Amino acid sequence: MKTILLIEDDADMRENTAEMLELADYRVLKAENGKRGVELARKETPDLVLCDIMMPELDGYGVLHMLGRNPATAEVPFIFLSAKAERGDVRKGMEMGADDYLTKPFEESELLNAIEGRLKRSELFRRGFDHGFEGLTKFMEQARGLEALKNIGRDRRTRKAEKKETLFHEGDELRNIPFVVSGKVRTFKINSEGKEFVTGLHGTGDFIGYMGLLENGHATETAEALEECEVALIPREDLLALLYKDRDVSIRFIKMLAHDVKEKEQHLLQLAYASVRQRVAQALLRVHERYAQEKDRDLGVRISREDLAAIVGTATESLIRCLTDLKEEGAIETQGRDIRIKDRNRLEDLAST
Amino acid sequence: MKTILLIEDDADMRENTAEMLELADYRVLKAENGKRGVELARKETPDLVLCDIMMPELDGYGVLHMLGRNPATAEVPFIFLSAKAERGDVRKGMEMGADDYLTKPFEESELLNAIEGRLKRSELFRRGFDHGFEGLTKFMEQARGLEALKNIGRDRRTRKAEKKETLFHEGDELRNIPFVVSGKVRTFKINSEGKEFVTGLHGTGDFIGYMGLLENGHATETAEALEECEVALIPREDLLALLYKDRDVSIRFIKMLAHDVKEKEQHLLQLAYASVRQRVAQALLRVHERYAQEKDRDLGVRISREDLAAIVGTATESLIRCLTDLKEEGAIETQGRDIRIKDRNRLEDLAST
DNA sequence: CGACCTATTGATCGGACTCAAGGTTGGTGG
DNA sequence: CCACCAACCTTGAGTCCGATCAATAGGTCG
Repeated sequence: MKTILLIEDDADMRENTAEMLELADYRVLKAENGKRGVELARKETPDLVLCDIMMPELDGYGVLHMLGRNPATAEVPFIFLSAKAERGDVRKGMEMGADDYLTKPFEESELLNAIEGRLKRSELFRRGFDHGFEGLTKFMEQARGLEALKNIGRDRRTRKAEKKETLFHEGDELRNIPFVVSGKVRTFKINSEGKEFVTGLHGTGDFIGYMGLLENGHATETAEALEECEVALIPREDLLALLYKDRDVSIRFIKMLAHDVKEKEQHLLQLAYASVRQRVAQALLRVHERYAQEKDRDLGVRISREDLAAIVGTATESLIRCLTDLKEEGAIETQGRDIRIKDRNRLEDLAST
Repeated sequence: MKTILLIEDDADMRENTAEMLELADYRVLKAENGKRGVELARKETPDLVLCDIMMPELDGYGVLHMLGRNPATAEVPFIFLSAKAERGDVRKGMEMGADDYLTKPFEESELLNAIEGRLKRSELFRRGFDHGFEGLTKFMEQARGLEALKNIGRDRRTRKAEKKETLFHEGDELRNIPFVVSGKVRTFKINSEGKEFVTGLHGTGDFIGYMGLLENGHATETAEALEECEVALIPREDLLALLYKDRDVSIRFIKMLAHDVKEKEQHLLQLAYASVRQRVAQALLRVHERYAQEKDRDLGVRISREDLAAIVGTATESLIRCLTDLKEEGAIETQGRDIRIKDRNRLEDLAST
């Protein structure tokens, strides 16, 4: 059961509203002024806060400010209740970070709609945060319920891409963002001598190249299908509109990007000082993490030696020598192009050294 | 002069409002329905759109949707005008990405306040985007006018840090985010063999370590003063609240992070395949970019060879040998610990090869 | 089944790391 | 103010990792 904190100084109003909420099967915490409200919020961490603006002791803005300063309560949805006369103040409240407002007197349906909408959104938001970086669309899928996302899912044009086909080149203007429906895609950069370095591996449910989209609309890397793929092309305006207009999506994005930066930094450290052997171990783990079949996880991954070398950032021959060593040590097994991890611990040891 | 697009089907209302705006010295484009409004918006790209909800041909939501799909108009502030009876609809509008709403009838002051607030914000937003990544606070400074930021500027506790003093270690919980008031700071990671790799150089006006803050509240790197510094400690709640609650700040952040990811990818490519010589050239340029005195730009930068080596990601001795070569070739000059660039072009050539 | 691509192994070479030793610089305390 | 110490810079020699070139074996696809 969801808990709602109701902060309202007028006793009638408070009891009335509380009753409506309880009938709708919410647990209601009642506070008669802002100070008490903040105390309750800190102690109980409600799922949502309804708060009057004009109050003795500590007014609605004060409450919002206090809750915003504490990480535990900062993300709790906050809805203002305001009398008609305070219309100008509501705007101030929204600017301070309230999520919504209701003008008194309000209908029961109006109240419940606002609450439900916010709770749904907030839950989505929180759940999304637990997942890792790469599956933006796992989030997107969950979000399907959101009005804002409906349009993106609809009228998708999908197309096939053959193995080795290039989806876009570095420097291309990205009018559409590819979204991988099935298959595997790698993104890479090419240095002035023509050597490739793989910057990302993507699978079902990933968007590709949005980084460049955010930078200046041009791709910062080249994307190529590793096998036959099905991709949907999402008009960039749709993605941008979603990102710009929806706060929850923005914040989710920030976390994802921050995570990505952190990973890249880790990678830099590795590349700077680790031997090819260590980097190979690391790369094997990463590739398996990303592409291993879920059902039969150690069944192996099929990847060309050249591609793997580009992930590690070394010459193909060096990579192969290293694989041979690992094979002899019993850490991995190969069958033609497939590579299977036999001793994960061993690889992890190597990678972290 | 700012241009405002007013979309309103009621002729009286339209003329009245337009008059108010013209008196306040705005240029006003008038449209009598949504379809005409979208056309005008595309042709003229106004600075702000005022739009009624209920209209023939294409209603307010439609207009918002159409404008949102076009990059040129997506970022134009959008304010709904709604009759009282449409109160429920307003919420829908805000969810679709409108920036504000006004309930008819409105006061002149109410209208002008809403418009001015939005314009100011939007300009700030756009200006901020042109700058590079590192000076988050250049943005912050410009933003000083924003209500939301007032509190961050105020009651700063600042403290001195001595040369070589550690501001925080990798893994520390970051309760306060250091903000560099004066001096230079480097951030670095340490690998398992104790070698350091510099991930960032920071100077006046930079926040440090916010990446970790976004990830899980723990620092992902170590920060150390390169010289005597003055730092302000910003409570992380303040920064997070700002980030979470203010859409413009969120989006700005996204762009910054995307830029950072791009740079790190570039760096990875370099590190993977470029020789020490090339990387040294690159690092010299970067360090000068970041720390050279503005007044006398080629006066040189003072940095220990060890630190520079950690930036390049090589051994101190290798770095020194490389510096010696560059000196002999006339690309740089050294005086004790200072390094001065003599031939920038030459270095750039080297770096890009 | 044959042409072509990819994987593997060998031999060689060079760049960069390590260890070692001597020269400079800068700061501190008498 | 000067001497001395410690930290830092610089150079040399030796070694090793990994890149390159070359040649062969193994798979794959038309």
